[in-house]
Amino acid sequence: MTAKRILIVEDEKPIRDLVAFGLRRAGYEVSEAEDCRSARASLVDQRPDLMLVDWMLPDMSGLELTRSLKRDKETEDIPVIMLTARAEEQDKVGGLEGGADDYVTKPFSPRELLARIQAVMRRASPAGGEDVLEFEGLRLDDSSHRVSAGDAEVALGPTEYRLLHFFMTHPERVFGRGQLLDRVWGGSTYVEERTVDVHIRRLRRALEPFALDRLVQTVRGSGYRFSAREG
Amino acid sequence: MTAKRILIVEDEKPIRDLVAFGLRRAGYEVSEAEDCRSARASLVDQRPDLMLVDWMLPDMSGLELTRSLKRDKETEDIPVIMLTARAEEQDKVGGLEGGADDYVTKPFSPRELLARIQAVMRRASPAGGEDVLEFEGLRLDDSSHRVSAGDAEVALGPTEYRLLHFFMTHPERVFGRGQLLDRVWGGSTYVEERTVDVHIRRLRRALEPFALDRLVQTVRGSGYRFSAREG
DNA sequence: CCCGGATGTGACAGAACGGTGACGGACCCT
DNA sequence: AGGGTCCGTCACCGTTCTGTCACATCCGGG
Repeated sequence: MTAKRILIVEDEKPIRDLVAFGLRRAGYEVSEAEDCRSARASLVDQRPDLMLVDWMLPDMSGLELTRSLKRDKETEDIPVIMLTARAEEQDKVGGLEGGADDYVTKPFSPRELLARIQAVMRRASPAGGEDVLEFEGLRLDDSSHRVSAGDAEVALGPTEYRLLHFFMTHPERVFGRGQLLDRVWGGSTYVEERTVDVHIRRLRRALEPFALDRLVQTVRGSGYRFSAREG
Repeated sequence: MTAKRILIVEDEKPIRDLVAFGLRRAGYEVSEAEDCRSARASLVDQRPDLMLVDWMLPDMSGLELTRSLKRDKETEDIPVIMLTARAEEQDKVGGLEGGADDYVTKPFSPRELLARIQAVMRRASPAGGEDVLEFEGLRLDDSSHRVSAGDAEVALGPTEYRLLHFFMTHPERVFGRGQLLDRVWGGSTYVEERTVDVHIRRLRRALEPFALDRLVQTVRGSGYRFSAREG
């Protein structure tokens, strides 16, 4: 596997340099941006595997940047770690709610940062590299974000897509609603667990025309399972 | 779902009280310990779903407690959140490396603490690879939550599943009804002991079609045993 | 062989659980 | 602003599960 790419978005040069230095030494490929505009530019040609985003930026708050990234299909699954100087929980929780995968409070040590980065990356890439997943005639092409059954297109909302993607990369295994929230919605969301049911329902409905809703199975008292075998 | 149990290990009473109060108000069932020794005692009878462990404790550092918990099979998957005084990040990373699932820096707000707790609980038990139990042609795959005999699926209710799982991990041993209630139903439930009989019956009935009900044996006057040998 | 306590078993009512449609709000595109 | 999409929550409902009871049955001791 090639070196992981990390994009740092931070306006204060000393900090940026320090972090970049530490990360390069740890074997990452690092690019830098000092505001949101140039960050977006960098995103186009070098799709980073992870982003470090400062809270305070000259043109736009890092929180907003993160939010907009998480809204875009193209960038939504780039993990983001927020860097914040403010210690108030208000900001912390806000950062998490904004879609950041984690946050680190300044001042931080390189060691802590590295630990966070590794943790977030691990969480973000559960299975290896296949771009096209296939299962019982159901095809999911991750590069084009398309799902098809036979030769018909399956229309899915963003959440249903992520849910199906997660299931297809983790078949034959039961996941509790909480685990699904953690791994499909993202570790830092808090929504009702029953919300999962609703999205399961939506996914099933989308698969119904192809009689593939049977793949999404309920395990009463435990959660859901994606499997070809009936059960 | 029954209320989640949280064990607080913290020597400073004011803080402990405050946290306990907040958590109870949030609907958790809270027990408290002021040092590692009594924490261990509490672990025995009330298996908590999550622990909050202070960094500095009178008898032993919270880090060590966490480490030792994570080394023990019996307790390794109880999530731990460390509480640390506004200290060096060195400690933070140490806390994570020691096996803690997260940490919160004092002073912290109830909101932050709750957010962390929920996140950690959701993440709990992402356990790794295969864990398949096999016994006399009876297979129980815990990760997919399936039970099969030969190539046929065995249909079990949640409680029967847990019961069988417990038996298969503790074969050749007699358990009294009380012990089974403790370990299968969970320490803090109150039900009649005869309830066990009924579920034993249900489990046996499910295994009957495969002539495997013989594995669930009655030991008159003592309880039940899961064993291949007759008698 | 009979008795008494222990266990097996079917039935049942209430609780728990999951399925589902609807709704209002946030956001996006025009 | 208007229409559309998606999302999270809720309320309601049928189904499944659970704990308990009552009665049948079994077993060992006297």
